[in-house]
Amino acid sequence: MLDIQLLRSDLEGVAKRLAARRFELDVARFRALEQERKEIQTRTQELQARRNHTSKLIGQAKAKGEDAAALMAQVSDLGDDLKRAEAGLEQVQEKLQDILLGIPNLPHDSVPFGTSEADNAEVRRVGTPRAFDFPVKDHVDLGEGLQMLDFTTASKISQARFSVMRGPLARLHRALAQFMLDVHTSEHGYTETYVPYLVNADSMRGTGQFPKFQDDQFAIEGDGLYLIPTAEVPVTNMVRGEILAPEALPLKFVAHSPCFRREAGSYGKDTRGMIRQHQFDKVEMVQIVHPDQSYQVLELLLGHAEAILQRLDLPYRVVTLCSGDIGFSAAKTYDIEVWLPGQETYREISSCSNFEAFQARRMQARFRGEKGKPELVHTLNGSGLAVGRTLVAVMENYQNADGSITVPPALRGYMGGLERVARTA
RNA sequence: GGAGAAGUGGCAGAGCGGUCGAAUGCGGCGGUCUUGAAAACCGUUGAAGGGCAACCUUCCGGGGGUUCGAAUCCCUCCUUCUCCGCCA
Repeated sequence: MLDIQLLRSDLEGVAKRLAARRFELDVARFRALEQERKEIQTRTQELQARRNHTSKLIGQAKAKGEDAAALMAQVSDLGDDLKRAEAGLEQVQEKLQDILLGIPNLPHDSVPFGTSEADNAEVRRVGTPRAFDFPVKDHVDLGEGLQMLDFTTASKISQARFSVMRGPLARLHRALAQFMLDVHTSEHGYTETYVPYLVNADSMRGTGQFPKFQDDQFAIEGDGLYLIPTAEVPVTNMVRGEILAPEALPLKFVAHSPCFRREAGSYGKDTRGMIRQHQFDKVEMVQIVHPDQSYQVLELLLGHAEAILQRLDLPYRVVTLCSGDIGFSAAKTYDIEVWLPGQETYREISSCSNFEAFQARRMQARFRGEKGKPELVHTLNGSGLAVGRTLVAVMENYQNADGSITVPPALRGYMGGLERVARTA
């Protein structure tokens, strides 16, 4: 959510910056509502002041044992006018709030202008894609060949876009999550957290999923709860409504969780394999920081995610999302894309974003600033990494001619020393 | 699931129809004292919004109601605690 003061003071400027991310702000409507709000608010407050004043006089009169009937008559006809004014004010403020909740974040100055994914700016490439001397398979052929990855059974027990893993491959999936958590907690200073996978609407609103992306979420009918699309939601919302001590910052949390996404509107995309699933695991890093620090922290956070890929020796590149491709709540986002031999392309495996005060304002997450006044914190998060996609990357990059998969050295301790995942039967 | 108790400012904790945005303590900030610090003492200290200066409005778990007037009364929901039941 943007600061309404900013909209009041520089509406045109905000509209211009939002246009860069392909959002059209209805300037005229906002202006009209603000005008209306001002009038109704002034009138309402005048009526309230009159009521308060007269009521106080009634109290004083009664305390002295005087007759207050005249005063009471004076104020009794205020009631209806006041009620109408208050209701009107509430209505306008709700409309303004709705508009505000639907406005995306302003892109940071360092974000390149662009209209689509094609305009994202490559920052660096790390590692060289391996040269294969045999025809490469994608993870689906590899997994099914090993009889350890099964989409048919998954769709029987649930529906499309789910998967079943078995044996060493399931363990490799678990090993990846463990490895990531261990690196982030022991080397990058994050506190491991375990959080609810079902959250309420306030939390969804806090991080920006609601109201705009309600259709993308799985809802538990009747309970007012929603399956989390990322651990970002429960973890970031831990500080919702809090006023933190300045010395508590930065807060660094890491959580491993399943993520649930309806993938509405991506019906034709990535239908094969486990690239795009309704359920996937992710290790998520979240930082709650002082506003002055957030852009330095974004670089650090990105480095923490990259460290995982480096330790697994997977080739990747980093891109800065352009203004047209950046997410709703983010001011700046780096994507990390891992090389997938099966697709001969780089695919997103992590997204690291600075939300500045956008989420903090929705959540009212603050800290006591230098002058003793509460100030909004900045929030950031990054995948570190998407576990399912990392598994895909490991399978495809570490495949052998016989269809087996070499276990990356960094993971062998988590696999009981196993060096190769091969078909057993 | 059943019975009871409670939810007040950063924290603890009074208030239970009128002058209460709210006593008191702790914490925070400023000052006196001190070479410095601690202690002691004095002062100050909630948030949001409107004019943006005086001032005004709103907020005592959320929502609704009664009243000229509600932190205080009523309804409802949520949360926490205690006891019983059930369960991994």
